[in-house]
Amino acid sequence: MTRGRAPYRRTTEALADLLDQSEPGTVLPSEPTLAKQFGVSRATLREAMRGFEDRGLIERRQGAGTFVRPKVIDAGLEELVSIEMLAAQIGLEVQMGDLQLVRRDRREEEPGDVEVLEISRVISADNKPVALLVDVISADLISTQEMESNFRGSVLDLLLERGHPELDYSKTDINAVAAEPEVAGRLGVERGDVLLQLEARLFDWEGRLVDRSESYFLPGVFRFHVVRRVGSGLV
Amino acid sequence: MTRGRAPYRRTTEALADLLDQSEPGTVLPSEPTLAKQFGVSRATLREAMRGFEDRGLIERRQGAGTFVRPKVIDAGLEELVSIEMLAAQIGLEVQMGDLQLVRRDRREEEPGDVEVLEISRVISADNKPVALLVDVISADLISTQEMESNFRGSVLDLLLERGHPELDYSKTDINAVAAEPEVAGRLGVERGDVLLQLEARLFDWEGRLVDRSESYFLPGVFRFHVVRRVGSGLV
DNA sequence: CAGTTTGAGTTGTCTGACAATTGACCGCCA
DNA sequence: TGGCGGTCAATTGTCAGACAACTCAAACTG
Repeated sequence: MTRGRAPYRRTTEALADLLDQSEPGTVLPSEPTLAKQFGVSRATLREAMRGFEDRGLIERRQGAGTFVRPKVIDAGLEELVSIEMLAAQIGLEVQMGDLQLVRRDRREEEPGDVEVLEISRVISADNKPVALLVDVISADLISTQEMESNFRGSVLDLLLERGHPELDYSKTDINAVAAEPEVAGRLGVERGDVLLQLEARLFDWEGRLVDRSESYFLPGVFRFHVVRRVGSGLV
Repeated sequence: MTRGRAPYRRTTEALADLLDQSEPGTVLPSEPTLAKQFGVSRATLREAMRGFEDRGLIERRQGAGTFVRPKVIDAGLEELVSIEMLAAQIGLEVQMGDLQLVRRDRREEEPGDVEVLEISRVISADNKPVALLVDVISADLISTQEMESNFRGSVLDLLLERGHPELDYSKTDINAVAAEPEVAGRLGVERGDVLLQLEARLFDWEGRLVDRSESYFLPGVFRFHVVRRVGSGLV
């Protein structure tokens, strides 16, 4: 176990690994044992375990032990990852095309102060369009040359890589829409065809709106899902 | 503060209340103070706070204090609540109509052993249909008379109220679909119109499939969203 | 006045302890 | 023999207290 400074972080990672290798239904080593094994105190270990319990990954029974619960959480919508990453996870190869960059004045409900960059492109798999992505981001945040040298299809990945601004979460609205003419044209479908639309607002750690994006997906290629837990009732 | 036995639970609830009343950006009382106020040890308090920190509701800075982060989590998809509850939360009054009960043999991918109950109904707001809900549940789990006396539109609420089986989570797929003839007919829309479809499988604490439901929503009435957090990276 | 030091206050982690609960083991008795 | 109840070690739940690491502002110094 790495002995660097960050006991809680280390512990969650070690626990995640351990659970990854454990069959559902099996019993974990006792807390004192695990704490010693991870090189942290029982208090720190328990903080980490509580998190896993809240997510339904383990079940703890006083007097009996800690049990590994059946696996469920494969990559759902709850973690913020780019479409490209998501595709990679399921072994799908995608290409970016039809990239359009527009620098224009900021509108209502959009990030930034004065000027924004509107980045739109079509994602294809097997040379057939599967998604249209449109990002609007403050022009201060991204230079044209950075776009040219580093952009490989995902604004999210680009921002995450360079680490600034510090991204926190995205609030994503889910809709079903009929394809409007322009969208239909770029995706190669009929006007009025059914599309799944995700409308996301991405915030940084200070709560500032960083990016506003609209994504249109052809039904069937990507499957999005959410794991919904019965009322922890918090907030 | 209630002094019953369940310190951790009590603490999360007290914290949720406290955060509810706190303005974003303000500093919470120190941990020793809060622990005393809630009547629990600092260790227990910290277990609870860690959960709120992981959800991005508070930010803790060593040496400085604990700060209330900007509010975001209004009713998203991550908590499993019935459509009726969701409607009530946003102050929308809905009615159930066009109830159809069918008892038939179980099919592949459906819950139960032999026979299932298929419960379908239309949810309306202002006398206009807004959603079609179809649940399939093992016939063992729900008697016809229980349906007649207790069913008020939500299978989920009915199961939650009686407390058995112990529900845990639901895995919900999200799709955009074109209305098929039967669905279109019951919702009073044209065949081929755009609908948002949620396809949910509800599991109990033992990991058994309890209910399988399909929901069709007219766009615009309900807004579904998800809060997606940047990689905690766990599991 | 600028820069430095000090110190009180806060979160991060650890140690050791005890209470509550579980489940297997063992002896007793019908 | 077979059931029954008590015993007891193991495990999780919670607690109290301590110290380390860090922050920030006030006091101090040149």
